[in-house]
Amino acid sequence: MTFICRFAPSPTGPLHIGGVRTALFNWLLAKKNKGKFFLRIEDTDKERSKDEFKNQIISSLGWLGVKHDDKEYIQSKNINKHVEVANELVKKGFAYYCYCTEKDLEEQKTQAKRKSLPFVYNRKCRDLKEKKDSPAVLRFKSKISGSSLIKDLVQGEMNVSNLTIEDFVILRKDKTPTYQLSATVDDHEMKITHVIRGDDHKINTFKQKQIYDAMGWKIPEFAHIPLIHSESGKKLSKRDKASTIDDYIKIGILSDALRNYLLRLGWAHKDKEIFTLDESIKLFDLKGVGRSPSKLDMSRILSINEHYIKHIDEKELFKLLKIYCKKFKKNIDSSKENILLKSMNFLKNKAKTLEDIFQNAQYILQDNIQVSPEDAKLLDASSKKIIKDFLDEFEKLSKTNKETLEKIVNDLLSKYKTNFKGVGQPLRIALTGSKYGPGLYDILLSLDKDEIVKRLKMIK
RNA sequence: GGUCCCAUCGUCUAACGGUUAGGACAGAUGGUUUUCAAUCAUCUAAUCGGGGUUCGAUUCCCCGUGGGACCGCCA
Repeated sequence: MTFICRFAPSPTGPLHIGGVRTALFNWLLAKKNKGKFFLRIEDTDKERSKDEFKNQIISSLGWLGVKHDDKEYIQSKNINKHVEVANELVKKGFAYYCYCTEKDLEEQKTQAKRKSLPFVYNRKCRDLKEKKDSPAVLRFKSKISGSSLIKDLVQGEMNVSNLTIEDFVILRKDKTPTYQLSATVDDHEMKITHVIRGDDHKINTFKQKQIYDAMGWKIPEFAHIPLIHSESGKKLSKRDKASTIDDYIKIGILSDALRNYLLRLGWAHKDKEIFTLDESIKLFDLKGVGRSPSKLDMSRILSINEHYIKHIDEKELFKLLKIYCKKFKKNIDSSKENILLKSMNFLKNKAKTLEDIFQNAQYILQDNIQVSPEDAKLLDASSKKIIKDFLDEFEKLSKTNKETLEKIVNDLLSKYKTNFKGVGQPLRIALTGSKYGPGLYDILLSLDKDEIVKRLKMIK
């Protein structure tokens, strides 16, 4: 059996992390089964659909490595077909025109509320014999007796009484198709075999199933995955903080790390936490998807990111840093590239994100060291004397390496009868502008000799 | 209000009906260290409540409670 999966977002806002995970799961299932993964842009809401969001969706998924097969499908291009199907449904007696106004519907709703009935359209126009001239929407004639059963790959058997499914609109007053129709027709046309989507779509499945049945089409397999909740415990929305991919890119999260985090959100494989791309394709399955919603946890994202920062190839990491700086900070000067690359091995040890690395590398990137007033206080007379002594010896050095540097420092330790901090701190402040930073020898060995001399001479 | 779904440490989760209920993140403590980190070791911490079924229930069933989703001419 071939697997054809899809992800079908609407370009009405930036794609958030929940959608990204849905896309990832679809993609994984397709890859695992050597099938296809399509991206379909559901832009039938002309008012709210924006090209800008379409591009954001495509680039977000691309960044994560979730690449779709073929060119993306644009739903609005297939509208004629959707309408055609709508007309066929009318012909077959599965759809009818409804002339109720918004006011009517409003009224019906308050009535229903009062009587504790479901807020569904009351099917007032369902059995209207003659056609009127006034504007109408086309509604699907839902079943009103019995119940419907859908076997869901994650939820198990879902059973719903048909009476609770309303006669939903499939064609708007302006004759344009709605989601229920378009999505169903497109899924059928694209020969989608598996639909993984958020469980907020569960009721839609029952509506769509009726269209499939009415048209005599084969219904795909469905898997409704639980939603991702924000810290507040509610369905994640585009308005939540740190909800889009861009939010994570901006703070320097690696795509592998985010992919890994998302994979483990709602899915597990034994005790395994870290999955390479290949492993996730091989190991992913719908059986491992749970049925309860999960919360976003920033500290966990950071922790996984830290893991990837420490484990990927340093050249690769440097490349990512360069891209990151160019986009969000400032271009790394080519004269600094070598020294930065050489320093990745220790810079990365103190970093959870690319932004952290950037911060830790400030002493390399900045030519003029600014000592904060607070740290400047630590540079008292004796500290300055130590710096001066160090400088004298350092300038005499013919060969700069860990041993020769250590000798200077050790001599100072005994001369001033102090501990390492007594020597290390003033030097670190003079060289980096901060009392926090990389190990002293890492700093000393990463900077050019002239630069070190220059910086130390600044301290008077 | 109606319909549906969910419930294991704070969080993500593991556990053929039989485990001292496991792992990871976070947190705490200690060791190491050159500051901040990192690292190593140790610790704290959970089966929502009540009934069944069963020799035995985190697991199956019912009720309650709590949380969530949906109820658009949005998708």
